[in-house]
Amino acid sequence: MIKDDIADLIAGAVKRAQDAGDLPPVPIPDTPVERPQRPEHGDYATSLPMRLARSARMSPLDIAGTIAKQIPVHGPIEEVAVAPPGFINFRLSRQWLASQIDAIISEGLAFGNVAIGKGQKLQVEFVSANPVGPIHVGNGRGLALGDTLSRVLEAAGYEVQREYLVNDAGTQTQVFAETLYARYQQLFGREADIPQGGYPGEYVIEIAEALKRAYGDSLLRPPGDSAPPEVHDVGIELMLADIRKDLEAIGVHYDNWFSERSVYSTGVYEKTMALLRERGFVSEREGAVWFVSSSIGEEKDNVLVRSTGAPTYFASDIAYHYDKFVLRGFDRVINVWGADHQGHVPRMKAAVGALGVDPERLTIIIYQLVTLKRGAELVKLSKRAGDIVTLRELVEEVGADAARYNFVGRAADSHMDFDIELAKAQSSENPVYYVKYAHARIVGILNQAAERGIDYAGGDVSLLSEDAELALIRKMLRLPELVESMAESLEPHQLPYYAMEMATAFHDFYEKCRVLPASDTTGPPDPGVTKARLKLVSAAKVVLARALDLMGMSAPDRM
RNA sequence: GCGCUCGUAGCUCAGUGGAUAGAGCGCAGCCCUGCGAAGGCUGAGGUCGUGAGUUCAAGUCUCACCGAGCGCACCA
Repeated sequence: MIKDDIADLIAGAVKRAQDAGDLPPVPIPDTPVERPQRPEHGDYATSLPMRLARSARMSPLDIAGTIAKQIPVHGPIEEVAVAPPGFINFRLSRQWLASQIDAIISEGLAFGNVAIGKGQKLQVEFVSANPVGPIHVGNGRGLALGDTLSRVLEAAGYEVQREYLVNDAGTQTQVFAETLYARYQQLFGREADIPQGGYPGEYVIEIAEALKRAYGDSLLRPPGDSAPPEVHDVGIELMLADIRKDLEAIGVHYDNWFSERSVYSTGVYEKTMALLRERGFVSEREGAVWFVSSSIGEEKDNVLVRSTGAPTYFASDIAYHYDKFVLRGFDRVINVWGADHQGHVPRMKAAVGALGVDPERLTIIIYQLVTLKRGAELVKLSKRAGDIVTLRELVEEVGADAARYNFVGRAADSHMDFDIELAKAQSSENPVYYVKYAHARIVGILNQAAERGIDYAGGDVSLLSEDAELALIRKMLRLPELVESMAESLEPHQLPYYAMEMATAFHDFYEKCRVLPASDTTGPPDPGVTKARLKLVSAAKVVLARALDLMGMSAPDRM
């Protein structure tokens, strides 16, 4: 990337200045290469001189001048300028910028890829909603975040697996099974109440009906008995089938579905507990088995096995992570959790460390919960209260693309207000259509060029020198830098903003620079410029399509 | 009470310690006899929650306070 080349140029210039004795031999911090906010300051800038001022005992401006003098101005670099209070600004040459169009076209949809992952095996586990109800709107945020992050990490050169942990072993699915059984019994005219803390939602009735269709009355037990195990297992299966449809609706695909119960049936749980015991992290008191995390800086110990003999969720989660790191060998694991799980983070990291795995290999991203509103009215999301705004309902209203675009565009840390009414009302004024429209416009132009038989493969991009043309190229070249920074920070929320800026840059170019001649054969621009601009347009198509693809959105040919 | 996160334009949100704080929506105007007006252009709108501190430089880092969300189980 040109940004890295500029960092190298600066580093080389500093070294030459020091060798020449113009700059004292002080240690040089990592060279920051920034993007100036104002275009008149050039394409890139460094504030290194200001950082060196103290140790070098020179004025920032003098340092900037001294370093700038050593930077060769040729090739991609058209101008190196010193600006107060101590910046060095770099401007890229028009020829170099134009030449990047051919590079983008030849890279195609691989444009934007960077090589920082180096093929490391990485797992992203996200949402993993308990199979006791449909995917709700709040889960949408985690889905958009987890899936977009996965796409970004793939673009950054990681081998990524998306995983859904199915919590099919705990008390919640047990309560769900009892709820389902009550509904099932009701279908046969029996008096049966939904258990305390059960799930009153209508969807359970639908699943009960599916159960009845498949099994008739064969699952009925004597009145008063609790649900047979089949109801639990089949109920979860049916619920998961629903969840898969919900995910399908928003275009999220998991590579692996991991059953929590499997850690018990395959011996992973015993193996994990034995390892913890062996490493001295287990003690027994008050009839329970404890994870002695206080010995490694945790505030207090946590229960692994209840006095009833049943393992806690924490215990199975440790076994689950043993499976991820030790058995499946992921180099890095990223868990995307809602803020209601934040308290679980420190002990999970401690537990991974206790297993002998470097806790740095586990990254837990916490996203703040979504506050749902209908206009000014707050909507409570609760499966237990039965008031669920399903994700599918939202997607049917506003479309998968708009839903994803809106969910992914917020930093995970920021609390999110999601107004369902507004999301629906704005659907046609939504920025997402602006971006997609730009792509459709591009396809329209390219189709017309094809109809008119214009072959632009040999177009001379050096004819491009209008500001709007160059601004568009500059915007396109940002994508790889963005992928790199998103993969490092694990924050994909910049993507919608970038897509928006790309669309704006294209629309602006479109207004100012005519691509095809007004009539079929004659009129401005001249044929050479038309071909060059067609190349630019097709490069813009690639970049927009890639940006949309990274968000899991479609790039339509027409709207 | 303790911990995590947040507080930026009317609303929803961006803003890798750097140069004059931005976008979308909304609001007030203007622009199609030409490649898609789902577009373009102009304007109004800000004590970056408050107060201290660190720094050559703070919306960004530290501390305190105020306000909001979420945690603090032998639930998951």
